[in-house]
Amino acid sequence: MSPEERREAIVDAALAVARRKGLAATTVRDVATEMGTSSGLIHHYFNSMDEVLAAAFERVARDDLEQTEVLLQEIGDPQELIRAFLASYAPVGDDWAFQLWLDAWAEAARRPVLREASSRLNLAWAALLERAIRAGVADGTFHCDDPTAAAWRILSVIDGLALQVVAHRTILDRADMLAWAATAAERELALPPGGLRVAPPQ
Amino acid sequence: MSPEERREAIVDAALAVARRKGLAATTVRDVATEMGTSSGLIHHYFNSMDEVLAAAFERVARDDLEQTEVLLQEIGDPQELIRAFLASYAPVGDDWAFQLWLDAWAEAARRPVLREASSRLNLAWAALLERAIRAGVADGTFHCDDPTAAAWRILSVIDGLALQVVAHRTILDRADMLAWAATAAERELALPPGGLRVAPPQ
DNA sequence: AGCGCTATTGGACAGTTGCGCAATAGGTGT
DNA sequence: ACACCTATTGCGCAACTGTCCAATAGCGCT
Repeated sequence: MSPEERREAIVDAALAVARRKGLAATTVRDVATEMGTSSGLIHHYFNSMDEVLAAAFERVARDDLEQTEVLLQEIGDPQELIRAFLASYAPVGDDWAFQLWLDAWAEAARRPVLREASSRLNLAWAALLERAIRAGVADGTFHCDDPTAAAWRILSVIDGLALQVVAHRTILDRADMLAWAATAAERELALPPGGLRVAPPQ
Repeated sequence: MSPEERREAIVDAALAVARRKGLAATTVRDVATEMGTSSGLIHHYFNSMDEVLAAAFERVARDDLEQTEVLLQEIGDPQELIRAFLASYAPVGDDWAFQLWLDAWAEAARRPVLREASSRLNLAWAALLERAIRAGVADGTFHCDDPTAAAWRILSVIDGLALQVVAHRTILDRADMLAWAATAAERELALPPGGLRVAPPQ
């Protein structure tokens, strides 16, 4: 197994454990057992457990981001682009990726490497949304004084609503979350009500 | 010391430690040392450390809520009321209470007792805000089609922005967070821009 | 075949954790 | 003064943590 493959395998195993027990409760020995190897091997490829967890989180978050970037590149119409962004960012089906974000945000205070990764990726998501907004403002579809602020507000309202759905399960409806996030985005971009309605998941 | 006082004292001590080290890193021995007693005493009043931590979280969240409820009762003007709500909810000064919420949200998925508490308190915060909105709509200060949705959106945008400030430290400015949350609320309630501007913390 | 290098092992280490338990102190009611 | 009861002690237990390291296995090159 090549060094690169081994690192990937470790990250895979760490994610499998984190999915079950949570990022904060994932230990070196858990990961080793999951891989079927010894625990010492992990420290041969990573300097600290903090790095393993950061790499695991980063993999999920970055994959999602890149996937969304590709998706958005194929869309020309700014309005359709924001709609796709909403549908893609909001947790649908499996909440697991969003639970990882929750874990990362909470652990960021205690794990510097994880904080750096989470911070960087969150910033990248905001930047992606901001670019989409600027494109729409440039061609006159949207009206918005401060695209940076608008991007952070839209992102935040989705994060806040999704958080309620994932953490508290029954407190909010999934369909409500999507509809409400769309409404917030419509206001930010001066679109008519319903202009960003996202089809509810079947 | 009566049993009830002792339980309170334990929760107090747990919070003092959690403020320094975080809720997740608070141990039985820490709490005992903080109180100046033995560690065995804690298990005489609580069945498990989990219960201590859940009680500690609940105390902070509930106290904050009740304090805000009292504060808002003394305010008649709806606009001033929302302004006070924003200033009171958003983390100002130390981030400690909000970090507690982050920990609770992340752990909610895996700890039913904590999820119940966090869920109940979050719902109460939303209901408090919704009542304030309805009061403003009734006297014509605000215009808003769906006060429930508006309350959740305002709450969510504050949560989402505060999360960035607390978890990532430098990614967003505190003043930006407050100003942006105020802007979002102004839009939701059809107030003129600047109508909810909150004085930045000195 | 033999050399060298790295992947991998498995356990040691020093620390920590939550929890339980026998012993004791201290106060209350009789 | 005595008995009773609970609050409180302080230590021990077993399990777990991240990290490190000497020993070994095994593959690839000469």
